[in-house]
Amino acid sequence: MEPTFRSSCPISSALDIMGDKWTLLIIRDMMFGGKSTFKDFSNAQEKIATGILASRLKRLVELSLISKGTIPENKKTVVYSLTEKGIDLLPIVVELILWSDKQLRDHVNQPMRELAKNIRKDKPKFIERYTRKLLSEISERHK
Amino acid sequence: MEPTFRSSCPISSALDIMGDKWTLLIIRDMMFGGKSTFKDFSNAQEKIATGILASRLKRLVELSLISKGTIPENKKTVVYSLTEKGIDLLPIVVELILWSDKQLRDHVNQPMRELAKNIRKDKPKFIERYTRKLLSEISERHK
DNA sequence: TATTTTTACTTTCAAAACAAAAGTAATATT
DNA sequence: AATATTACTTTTGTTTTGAAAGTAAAAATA
Repeated sequence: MEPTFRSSCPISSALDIMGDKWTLLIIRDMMFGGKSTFKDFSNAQEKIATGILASRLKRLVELSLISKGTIPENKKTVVYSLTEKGIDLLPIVVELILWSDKQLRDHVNQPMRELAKNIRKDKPKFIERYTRKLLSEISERHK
Repeated sequence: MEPTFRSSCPISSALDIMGDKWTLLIIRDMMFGGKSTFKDFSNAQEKIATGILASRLKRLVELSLISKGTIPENKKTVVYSLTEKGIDLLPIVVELILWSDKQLRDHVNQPMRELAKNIRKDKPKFIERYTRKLLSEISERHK
């Protein structure tokens, strides 16, 4: 599934996909919070409504930014995981963190400020390592 | 003016500010399109409605991501320009470009693909140079 | 100088998206 | 067997959006 792109500008197209208040928060929770189930996401501190959560998860799956699966030991639990396309969002998320850390610093919580500080020590290295970590997590699952 | 932040997470807070389909497009047009007037923005290829444009410009000014001014030779024309806080969005915009160039490549227009290629040659250098360029443009204006 | 055009909006209104709450069906736990 | 949990869907009211038309002041043109 493709969204209807407003134009062929890459910025505009990226926003057609992630230009809302919730999509990247779900990605955040998968990247940094180890979250993977509907319940996990619905417990996020920002209190996403279940209807919106369901629609976003569906869309993310359709866009192949995440995939939907099950676990062998439990038939009820649905697990979502990042795809490579989703993991590739890491640099964007990182820049959002850095911008907020710099421009809204008084408002950002301390653990996240620490993370930002860490990222700044060597940004390319951080991205590379963390990407590898996320990729290894999904390749684990396919064994 | 501050938006009402949903949490103290920097990602969430960044999205409280720029998590919509239009805000970063206005920034884009200022950064890469040399646009500065209401009419300029309203001519964008994505066809923003004037009501939404007006509300976004107002919000961006309140948030100090852009500033509102006039020019000496004309009393009617209102010119908007990026502030440092707004210029600092460049790395985010750059990562949006790179993500789309990689993940939506068939859809992205050629000039933008060229830009992406260029950025990739040396990303930190590009950001540094382009930031300096944008900063010099605004310091020009204050002479 | 009078008229037209332009600029920067505001207003209106229907449609779409969102938020909060409650409901449901299948599965899992006690 | 009864209860609880998970992953949603549905409903309903509110907010936001999008398209279009309208307005006031300034500027360009006749």
